[in-house]
Amino acid sequence: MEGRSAVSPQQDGQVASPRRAPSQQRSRERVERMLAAASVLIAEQGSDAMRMGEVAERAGVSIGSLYQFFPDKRAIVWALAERYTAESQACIAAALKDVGDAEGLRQAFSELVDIYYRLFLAEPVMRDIWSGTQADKALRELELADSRANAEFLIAVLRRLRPDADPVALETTAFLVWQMGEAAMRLAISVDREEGDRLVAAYKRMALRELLAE
Amino acid sequence: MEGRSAVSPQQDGQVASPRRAPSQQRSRERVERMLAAASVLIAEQGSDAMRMGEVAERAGVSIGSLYQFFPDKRAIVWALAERYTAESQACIAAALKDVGDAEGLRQAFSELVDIYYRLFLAEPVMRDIWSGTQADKALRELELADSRANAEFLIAVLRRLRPDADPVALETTAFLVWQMGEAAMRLAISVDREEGDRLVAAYKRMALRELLAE
DNA sequence: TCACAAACATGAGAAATCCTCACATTTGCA
DNA sequence: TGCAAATGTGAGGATTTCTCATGTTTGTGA
Repeated sequence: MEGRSAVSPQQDGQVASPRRAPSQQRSRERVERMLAAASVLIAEQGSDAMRMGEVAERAGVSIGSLYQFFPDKRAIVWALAERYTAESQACIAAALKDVGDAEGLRQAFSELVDIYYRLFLAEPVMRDIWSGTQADKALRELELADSRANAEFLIAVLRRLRPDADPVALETTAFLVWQMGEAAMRLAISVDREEGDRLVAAYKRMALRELLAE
Repeated sequence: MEGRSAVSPQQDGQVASPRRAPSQQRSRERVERMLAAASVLIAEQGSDAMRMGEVAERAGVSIGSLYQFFPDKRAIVWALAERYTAESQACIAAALKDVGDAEGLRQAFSELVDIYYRLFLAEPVMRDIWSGTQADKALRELELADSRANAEFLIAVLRRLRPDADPVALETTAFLVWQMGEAAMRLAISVDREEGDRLVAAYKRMALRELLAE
């Protein structure tokens, strides 16, 4: 999980200018310090507000050194994200490795979700990196308000169809179903059309099962 | 849906400097042109690459006029997003208004999802605004790859538990369940803790039902 | 041990972009 | 018609990312 090669994500098909991978002990330590500094700053103010100069200063290196190992600002965020995903993947693989029956899956999955949830709650950096809808708070709030409003329409229907159900549970279900729908759409449009169609169909089935037959 | 007040989202508790709402016919038309120009540019290159100078030029106004009605760059994106949500909310309300029974819900919901899906596919601006995980392509790809890798572990388990199920369906289910989990987490951490816990629990139930008893 | 190439370090400043502001023009109204 | 409010303008201030010419350190082969 350590010592992976120099970071160089790309964007828009533009290949980021190549950067050197640290080969000496000294520079490897410095790169660690840079990432640690970035991590602190992201936790404090978000990756958008993180300034390259501040990262360099906090890491005790010059701005030039920063750019020696990271082609641009996003590369730093990307490097941190990559570590998190690598760590969590290992964790997930371990948890699911020895599942043998349905009950085992139920337990393993449940624990996994709890771990992920706690991780998200505890790690501001993860929260920032995967925060969806940009780091833009105004947009995120608009999206949330929209989801709630839309869920409200669903709740009204559900209350009519199942007047004896727990209102709070209905609300939770409707909100979740709606938000997941948006996630499913986003996923569907970022894969090829055929798989996208399958995913949307699967979501529909899943959501309706939940809405109708709780 | 037209003629709403001047746009001023805020960020980080910082109140964006107030901007005038267009009160004359002339300026209302100009604001429309600004939004139209922004829309074109976002569709072409994404909101991140959109330049304020370009928006002004394309709208045939000066950069100063742009800032007369929008406090900053994000406000333009926000204004477009707000229109989309208002439109889709009206559409959703209409579709769910007269649902009377389970079959009606099934139909209405199914149609709604189709409409949304087509909208996402057809509207690059919507895609860009709600693209999740920032406009950063590298991050989005990392997230996708991560989700696929994680789904793979789930698929392995499912194949063992249900060897006679359709492999493609299993893959779709696992991928979707995983991606929705991340969506559920993001949602859970952006509401208060109590509701977050409920949402995570509901997701767990939903996912397990899907994974175990398809 | 020494010389030398490759790796590493530095920070002034080039380039790009957002946004402001002082001033000019137009509009609506008494 | 005259005036205040609304609107329009664009040069340039402020900020930030990233480059590059130059200097320093490290490892290595003779």
